[in-house]
Amino acid sequence: MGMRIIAHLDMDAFFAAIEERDNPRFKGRPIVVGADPEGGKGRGVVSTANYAARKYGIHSALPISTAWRLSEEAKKKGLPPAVFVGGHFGKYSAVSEEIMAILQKYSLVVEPASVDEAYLDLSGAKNFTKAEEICRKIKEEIKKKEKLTASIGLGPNKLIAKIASDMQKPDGLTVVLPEEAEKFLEPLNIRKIPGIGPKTEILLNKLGTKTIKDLKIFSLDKMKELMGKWGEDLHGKARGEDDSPLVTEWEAKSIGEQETFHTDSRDANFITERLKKLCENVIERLRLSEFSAKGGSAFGGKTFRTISITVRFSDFETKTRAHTLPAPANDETTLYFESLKLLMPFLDKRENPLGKSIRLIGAKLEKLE
DNA sequence: TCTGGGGTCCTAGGACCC
DNA sequence: TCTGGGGTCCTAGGACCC
Repeated sequence: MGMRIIAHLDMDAFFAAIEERDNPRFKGRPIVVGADPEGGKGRGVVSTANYAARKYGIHSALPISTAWRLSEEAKKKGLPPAVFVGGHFGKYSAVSEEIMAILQKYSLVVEPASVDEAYLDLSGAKNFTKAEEICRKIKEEIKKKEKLTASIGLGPNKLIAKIASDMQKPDGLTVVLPEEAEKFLEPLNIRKIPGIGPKTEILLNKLGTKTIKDLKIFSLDKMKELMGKWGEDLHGKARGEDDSPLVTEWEAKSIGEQETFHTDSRDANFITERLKKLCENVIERLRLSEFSAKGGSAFGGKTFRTISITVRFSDFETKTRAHTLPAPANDETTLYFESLKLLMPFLDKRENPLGKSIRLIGAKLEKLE
């Protein structure tokens, strides 16, 4: 394989930007898409905050109750309070599909990495100057057709493209030439590398590692010793190396749903009713997935062989239990029966000797065929 | 501050088989 | 008595991503 030219496109504050676009009265205001704040008592988190809301310290994954407080504090200072929106996820995925369709016109190799991100292989452009020009056109077309902005990173592989797309948000375009890649990474915090999260950051910080340059002092063997297989990958990534291919086709390996209760519960009737509802929804999604799956539908559709449940107690302790069937199944009765069998011990002394109340339950199908 | 919901991938131990 | 080696499947938990 010769030199690759890879772009990573990342929509700016995607959900919040769509809400702002479609609700003229939100124009210019801080917007928070996420759970119902319930006047500061809500249990969920922020899904997306637009840039105006970020000025108040509101960001993705922040507890919605904290976001509410930050908005109230801003209000006291005479600033506009945030608009809290529940989210219209059907609409967001429809917009996502339109954007993916635009990208397909510029490259045959597109990997939709999430609802608001995609990788494109632009190697066909032959050089970075021409690839950069294509990226400008993509940004313009998205702006014109969707009234939304995107940030793009262009680099010799997915790793560099992804990190570059984040450098000049919003509405950015960042190009990193292959010969610049290693120097581009060096001053960056290790957290910029996808896959290094809070835990790995703490581990590496303890070893005196803050920047990607620092990371390079560890040999391949040392990285392996510290972090196993992932460490070996990371050794290459710190040097800007990444030969992972774009994945254009994708099939779900699991389908699951979980629910955090409005208030924690010990009520077996209530909890089993909610489990039933989760099972219904999950089976419905299994059925729907047949239409999109390539290998599916013609002969009888999708099946599952493993059922797993999740229980989270009020103290956030989280347990999972799984059961694999001797033969594949596809029906709600089997799912509900088996998941109930897995759940029951959590409703009595067997798996809940302290009688803790339950915060969340989930049901999931695995080993899909 | 008090922690959603949808996923993926990895690890480690035990069972089981040849 | 002193205990192989490899492979696969299953389960539970954890880190991480958007």
